[in-house]
Amino acid sequence: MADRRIRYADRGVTLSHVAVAANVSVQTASNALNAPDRLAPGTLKRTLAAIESLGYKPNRVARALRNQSSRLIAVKVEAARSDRAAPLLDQFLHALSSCAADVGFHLILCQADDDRSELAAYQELLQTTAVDAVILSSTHRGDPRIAWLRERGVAFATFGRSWDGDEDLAWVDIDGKAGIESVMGHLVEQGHRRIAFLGWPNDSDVGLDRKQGWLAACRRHGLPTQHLAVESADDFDYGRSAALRLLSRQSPPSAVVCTSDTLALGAMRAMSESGLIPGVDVAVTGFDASPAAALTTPGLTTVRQPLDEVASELINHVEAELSGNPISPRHSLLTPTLVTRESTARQIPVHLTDPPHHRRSHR
Amino acid sequence: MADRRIRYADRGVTLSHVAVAANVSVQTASNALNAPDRLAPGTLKRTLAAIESLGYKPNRVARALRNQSSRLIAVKVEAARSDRAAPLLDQFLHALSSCAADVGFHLILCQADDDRSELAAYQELLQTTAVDAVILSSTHRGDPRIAWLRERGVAFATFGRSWDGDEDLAWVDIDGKAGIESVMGHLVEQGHRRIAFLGWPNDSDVGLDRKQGWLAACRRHGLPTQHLAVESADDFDYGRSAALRLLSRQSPPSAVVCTSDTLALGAMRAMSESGLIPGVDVAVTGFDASPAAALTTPGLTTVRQPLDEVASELINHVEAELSGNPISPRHSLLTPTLVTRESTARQIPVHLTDPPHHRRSHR
DNA sequence: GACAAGTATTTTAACGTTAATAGTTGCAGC
DNA sequence: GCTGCAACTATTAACGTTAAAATACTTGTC
Repeated sequence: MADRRIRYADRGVTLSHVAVAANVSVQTASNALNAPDRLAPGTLKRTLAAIESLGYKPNRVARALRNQSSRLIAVKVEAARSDRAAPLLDQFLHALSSCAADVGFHLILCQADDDRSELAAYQELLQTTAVDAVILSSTHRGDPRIAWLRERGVAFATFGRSWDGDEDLAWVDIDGKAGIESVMGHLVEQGHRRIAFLGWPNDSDVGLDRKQGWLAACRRHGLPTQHLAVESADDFDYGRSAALRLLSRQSPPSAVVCTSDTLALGAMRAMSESGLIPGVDVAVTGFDASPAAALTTPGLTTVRQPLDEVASELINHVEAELSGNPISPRHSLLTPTLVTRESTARQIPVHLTDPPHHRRSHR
Repeated sequence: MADRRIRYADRGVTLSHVAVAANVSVQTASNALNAPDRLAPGTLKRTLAAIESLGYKPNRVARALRNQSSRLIAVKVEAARSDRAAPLLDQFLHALSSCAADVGFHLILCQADDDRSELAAYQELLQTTAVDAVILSSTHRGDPRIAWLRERGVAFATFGRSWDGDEDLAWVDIDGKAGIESVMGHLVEQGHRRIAFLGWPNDSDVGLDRKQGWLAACRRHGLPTQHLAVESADDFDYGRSAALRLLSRQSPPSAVVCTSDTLALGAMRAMSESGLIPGVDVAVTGFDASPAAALTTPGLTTVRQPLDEVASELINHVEAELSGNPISPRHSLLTPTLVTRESTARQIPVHLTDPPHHRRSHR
């Protein structure tokens, strides 16, 4: 019990210790850090030396109480679903945390299963001065969270654009259209002409954005689109069955472009089951550059989001907002990069346009 | 600028507002929440009603300053490596965060690339009362972090056992040996006799623990082990080449048990390249139940760690420690569960013991 | 040598909470 | 009616910091 009361090494060092050591007042010690120009050179030097030798670190909590600002940023963590490929969250959190640390912020996690409970969590954290700002992910049309945070004057930035044309929102997003267009460019270069699109249902704005990339590329290169687009929720099994539908068409595609790695991996499963070898008989591509895409066989061609950049811009936004001089431009659309792997390795001979032949189905 | 000064809805509600509303002193209002038995029934009711109607929430920061306890727990996030399959972190963080919330704690992330900078980060957070406790992951032999936290009397618990026989450490870990043994049981049932082990180098205690499972099962079932164990760092490409070595042996194994999903996925790649179909010609298993294992084709048989349980026990430990009555037993070894998928689907006919034949190598 | 005009430093008060203690009230007992 | 004692409630002080106001100390000027 007794040792439970022991204080952490330098935990007890406060400004008043520094003040005594440097023979100045507490306020002067404080000024040495916060307004050094107010001190006479000699005093400053003496005080800083005391701070240094005592290992003084300002108490975050006291500072937070006094300044009404905790330098903590709330981020939501979602339950990872095992039927989805993309825990970008991992990398994203690391990047965010790292950028935050650079400007003296820390991340505090909050956990919620829907928009409403997410707001309740923010409410609690904000109301109790526990956090200064919020980072939102996966914004959607008519997102109640945005309105809610706005209303309360909370500093926040979103990973995901404003789908309601809110020009003043601080957002960072990935240009999904451009990402898919680069995938399409790569496939066309490999000689593909019938390129299918396996995407999310039309109620997803992110999904539509990516689909625009497919449509635009098809238009530009004069490729067919009819009967080549299918929809599926972002789920491995749904992706698999949607891909089976595509592959059983009269004139099946030679490549399938997918809105996510999850769907692409489902499509690869469908191909295997149809006796087709992904990357040889049919090309497949995903989106997100999840670990699964790199480690599956054949490796999945996909699109990598520049998460470090996203994180850094988000932190810049909230930091600027909190210090009172918001950044312009309010948003940036970052271009993801194509990652080519074996799933699109095979070059299609120019004279070949007929559908791939079905091979023996194993098992 | 002006609207930047607006306060969040109920942010301004403090105990003194409650006190005025209920016509009691501030301290009585505080007691209504912290020591309700001290109030006369009427006063209590009146005060609670005021708290309710004003939407008062105690200010975490003020409370932290007064109580010298922030109810924040530090957790480290590592940079996710794209050549590794297992960002369990994602699920783990969610589980932790959720359990923490149940007892009024929140998680604060800190980010560090080695043990030393990790300690520096804790140092800073502890010293400034920013956190009350720490959750450590991936402990290793002679872990400096454990000694460091001990020394300072910090409350902490570890995901990963005490490898130095420290009986008093509060840890939760996964029984890797048992996990691999259940994999082995499954493979033996399928008729496998020559089962190889693709594991981490011997300097990893976690790796050795899992390897023990293989050795024990081989002994129990009278299976050969000679020339059947190879080592590789936890990396897809290393796993791939180690598996190639195994497969090119004179009498190759009919199954490859791996220490991680990453290695198993590397092994699957190696099999494909050798013209072997995983799950048909050679069985493969992994460990961790990462998303990639579920989504690759064929699906990878693996071992799932009960992360929810791990999280809950860890939080219980630190919570108990902070409130002064540490939990006994100090540690628990949780048994992971086998997840069978197509990579071990094929039953080996009893009379067959000869090595799998090499099929045509595609591409 | 007195006095304005700075500059350097200290004092005061406050952020919101709560443990410890002090104070008030009502009521039984002498 | 006064004392003693519950049973409540209020006051004080402190957690560590910092903005603002107050004070002390320089320096320069005539």
